[in-house]
Amino acid sequence: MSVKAKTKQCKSAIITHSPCSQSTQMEQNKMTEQDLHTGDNPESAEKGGEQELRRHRLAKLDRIRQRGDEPYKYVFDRTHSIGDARNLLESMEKEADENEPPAFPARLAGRIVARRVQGKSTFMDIRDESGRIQVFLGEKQVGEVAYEETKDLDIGDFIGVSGSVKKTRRGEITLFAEVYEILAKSLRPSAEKYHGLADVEIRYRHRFLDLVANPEVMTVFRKRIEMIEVMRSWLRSHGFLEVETPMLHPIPGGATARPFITHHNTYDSQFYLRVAPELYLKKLLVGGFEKVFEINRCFRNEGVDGRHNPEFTTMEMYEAYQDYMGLMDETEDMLTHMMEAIVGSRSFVYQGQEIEIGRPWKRLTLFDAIRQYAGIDLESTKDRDTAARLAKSIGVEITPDMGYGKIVDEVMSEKVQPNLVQPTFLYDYPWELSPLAKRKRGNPELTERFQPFIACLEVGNAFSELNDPIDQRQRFEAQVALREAGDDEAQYLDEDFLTALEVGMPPAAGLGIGIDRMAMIVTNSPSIRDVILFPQLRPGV
RNA sequence: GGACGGGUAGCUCAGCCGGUAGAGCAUCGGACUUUUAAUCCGGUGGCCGCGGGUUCGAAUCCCGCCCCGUUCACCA
Repeated sequence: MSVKAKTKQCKSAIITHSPCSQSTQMEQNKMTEQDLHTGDNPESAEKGGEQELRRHRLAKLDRIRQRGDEPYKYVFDRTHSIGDARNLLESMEKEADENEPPAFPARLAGRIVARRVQGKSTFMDIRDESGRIQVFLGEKQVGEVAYEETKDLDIGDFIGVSGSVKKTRRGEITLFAEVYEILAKSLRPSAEKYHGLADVEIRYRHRFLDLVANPEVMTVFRKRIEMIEVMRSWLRSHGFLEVETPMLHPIPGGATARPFITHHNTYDSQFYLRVAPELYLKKLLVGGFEKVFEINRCFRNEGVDGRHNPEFTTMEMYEAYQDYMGLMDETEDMLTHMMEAIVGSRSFVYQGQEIEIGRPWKRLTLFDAIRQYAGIDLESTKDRDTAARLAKSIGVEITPDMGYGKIVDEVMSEKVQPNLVQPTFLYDYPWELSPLAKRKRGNPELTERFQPFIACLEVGNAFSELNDPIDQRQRFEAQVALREAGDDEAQYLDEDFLTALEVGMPPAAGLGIGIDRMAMIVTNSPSIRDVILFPQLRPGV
């Protein structure tokens, strides 16, 4: 499906019907009629299914205007949403006696999603955000002229209808129309009424078509929105303040990731779209905030697939005087809360896997998990080459440029993560993997870090925040060395952040949660693109 | 970037061991005053993703390219 071609077509169609000529409206309409019947107008003579469907609708638009009606209204005063109207009738039914079937007057509005014409009566289904209702239009009820004019309505149009809400003989809740008016004309054909819109490329590139054709898509996004609300209210009720920090970073920081580069004209400077808000949020702890969080976008210039979108949403929270174990308890509470609130029970299915939201979650050190699931011991093996040999022995591919930390990470992703179906925390990671985490008490080779996993998806990352400015500088320098050795994902040395740590940051724990991945899990969506309204696809085409 | 699958009417899909491009829905015309995937009759609608090649003849076979999906690689 070529978007460009579509645009072109629609432009030429607009030109055909452009009111810029000196002809009167009447003449234009005549021309349109002529187009329809003879097809000999040179500009619109071209056939083509989509063009023709469009011309039919433009002709209807002309007719509506010709009779002095406005096909794009300004307001419509509804008495009820469709959902409210349905609920009201149902509650009236419970109290009504059998001889007097309940009914009440209403003015409803919505998009026409189905039409069944039977000579002098017509049934339509209209839909608003709250639901769908059948509308009955009878020639006797609305009048001959108005009934004739329903022929200028199409699926996709918005209409407003006044009448009486009651059930038909067959028991369908129906708005029996007395008066109707068009509120907005649709010029494009609708998707197939039974199968909906299945082409994922169109669904992702033109989400509005997806939402119109596949109403269940909206429930996915409603769940996402609600999940974020539950998270936000959990955080607020635990004393966290929501803040906003920059998207434009002079130095990308807070995560090992490749950034997007942009440019500011007035400053004539290079900026990076943020890869993580971490360093700014910690600066707030330095400044005296004790519990802060931010729910916002991060941007990473990396591979795109079913679990990675170039821009994605994270929640990051920082809590002074807390450590990673305390934060682990809080994370468990918050995520359990979120999942239960959205799925409505203690268990649910994600892509065929039964997930139990029992508490407490399983907690394993990273090295215990590797021993348990990969059958090798990388903890007592500090030597890089020995670790590489062990990893290879269980079929994990190891390249010469991988250091000890990277090897551990690789074994974890390959051999451990696929087993983490039930909510699980892994904790205590090698220091090489975590340049912003505090060293573990009693074991400087490790950091106090944990990650929650659900349905084999990594949904977060947390640690006791490194607040020793000397250690932090050394970690940054190690990253810079990696960068100079060619690792373009290694982190930068951020002098301003080090200055902040030197001013003094209280002991603190911090957590990041991948909102999109959580949304995938609670909506049983296989792809991240199913939970992002407008996912990034390759432009153009 | 590699492998595999896909791209045919506005939508959902057949056709793919070469021989005039199909169905259902939508749309247009006709019948029809309680349908709800309404029904019945008749019509319109196609650069078969794009570009080359093979062939008397290509939606179909071959090559290249574009886009989408899955997966691996990469990556939190």
